[in-house]
Amino acid sequence: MSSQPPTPAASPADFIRQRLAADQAAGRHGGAVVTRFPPEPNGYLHIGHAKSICLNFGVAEEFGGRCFLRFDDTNPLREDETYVQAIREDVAWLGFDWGDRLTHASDYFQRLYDCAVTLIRQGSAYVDHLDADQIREYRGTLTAPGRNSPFRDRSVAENLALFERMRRGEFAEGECVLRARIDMASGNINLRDPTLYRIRKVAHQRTGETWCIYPMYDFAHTLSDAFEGITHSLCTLEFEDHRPLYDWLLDQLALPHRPQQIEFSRLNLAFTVTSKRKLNQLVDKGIVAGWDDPRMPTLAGMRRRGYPPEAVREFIRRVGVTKKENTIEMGSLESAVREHLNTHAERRLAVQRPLRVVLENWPAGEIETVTLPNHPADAARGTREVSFGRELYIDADDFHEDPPGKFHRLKPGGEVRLRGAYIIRCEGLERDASGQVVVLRCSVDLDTRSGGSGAARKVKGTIHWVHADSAVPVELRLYDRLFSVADPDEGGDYLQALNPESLVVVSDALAEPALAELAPGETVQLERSGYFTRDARSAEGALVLNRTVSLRDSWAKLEASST
RNA sequence: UGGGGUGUAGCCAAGUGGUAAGGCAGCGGGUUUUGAUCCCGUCAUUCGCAGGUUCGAAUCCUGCCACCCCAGCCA
Repeated sequence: MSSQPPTPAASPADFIRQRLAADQAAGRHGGAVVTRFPPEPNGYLHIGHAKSICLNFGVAEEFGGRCFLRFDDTNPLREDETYVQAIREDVAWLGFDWGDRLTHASDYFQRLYDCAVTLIRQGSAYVDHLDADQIREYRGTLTAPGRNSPFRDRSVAENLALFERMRRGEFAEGECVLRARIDMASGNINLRDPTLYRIRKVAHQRTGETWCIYPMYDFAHTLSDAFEGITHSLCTLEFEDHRPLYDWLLDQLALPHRPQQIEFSRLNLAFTVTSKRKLNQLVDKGIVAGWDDPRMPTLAGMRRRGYPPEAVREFIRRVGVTKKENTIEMGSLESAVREHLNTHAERRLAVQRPLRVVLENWPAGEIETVTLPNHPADAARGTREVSFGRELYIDADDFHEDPPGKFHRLKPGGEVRLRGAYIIRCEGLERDASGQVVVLRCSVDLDTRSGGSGAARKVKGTIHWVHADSAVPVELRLYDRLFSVADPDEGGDYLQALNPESLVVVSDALAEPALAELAPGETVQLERSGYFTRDARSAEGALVLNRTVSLRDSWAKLEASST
């Protein structure tokens, strides 16, 4: 081969990857890279989680390391094992494999307890009988230091005995907690004797009644990282000021591994919300049809919408990883989706608002077959056959009685090509009682059949169509952004910012017959319209297509700017 | 009068003292039987602001400004 293969400029590594590379080069952690994605099983994963998943699993792949899928299940009040299954599906859908590294923080409850005892023995933790309100009071404020709890100086023996009694269930919920003994005057509130264990007399989804004391996030998370030999604990910015506590715990307990926490900014998407609480509310209030409603920024929603996982990963790659607050435009996500679908989705024809067309010079009863390519740029995708005859339907948008300038579609006396078939001319029209145009009387130029002798004749526009005899009814669900403003929280109440047109159902569209064979979850491009996925949740026989994303539409832009 | 962070184009983002990558969006043009795709071109005399150091500063120093996070027995 004489020609040089193109070497695409590798995208520069983000600050985390640079740091991993430096650590590896310096032989830190024995050159290992071990990460983890630690969701709490209390909700569905969304686009923000995708960033974390891609980072943690991606970096493990790139550096020859491993990544754990660890469920952070330390609060039995809010968590449920049913979320575990959904989360596993979502991570797998995105294309990542945790192998045998699926763990739960609850796997470590005994070791965690042992570590707590060690802390107590060292005088670094104590049982506090202040109640929640008092603890808050004693904690001080952002600008004023806290005060020591009167129970702070209990003896090691007393603390050991008390903690043992906590474990045995001898205290009521809220009666006491185990706290780290650090510094009530610290400027960092996380260091003002944070709570390590609280009493919860409820069954845990995995450990049942074994425990009635449960570890708090900082304690369980830090130590789980250490237990699993995590080298780099990647988390979002809001945990930045927890890092001193993370390090304090590691300092106190001489564990074989010492992970380091590195923080990055979370992903925010314009025109949407990604807090579990708000997403939950959208579902509970029936504003959307569920967690997997195609308008939801959840992975389940995007999957049902037809977003290819490869496109989501590409989008995440483009967005990068930094410590800067950011709000990514929807267009960036949609661009990645279109890019993937443009090369992977086969083309089909369907008409959204059918307008009847009668070809006056086409013999009644005569039916031809036209052959359409499945992909304009990839002959290997093959072709399909569609019938063609005297009565057709075109999209109402493709006809204009008195069109604005530069309108390339059909108008009275005008010509247009029917995709893959003939050039037709509009000779006349019929109206209903209300004056609405209901039938277009057209003539067809028989020489211009695609592939035929006169096919080269140029006309301004090409439009899509379906044959009246063979078209199949289809329901199209046109999805748009859920909110009508870029920042739904801006005005205080995000529910006021909902986009009333986030879903438009077109129930009387007509499609070429091949669409009836589309498999659930499969995506095609409806030419000149957009990419559509067959809804996977609709009844067996129902032909329901979810619009994944529209095609770019420079005509719409032109039209909008001229008005 | 607390602590921790962040400021490079409309949105992201490289850049680590040698004269502002790339992507998305936009704009102009070409190809096109999808107003799609594709292709070409264009888009920061300037890096939050003001001083300073230096032959040379987005990069170093000083001061200031703006924005974000933290007071759960949530994660």
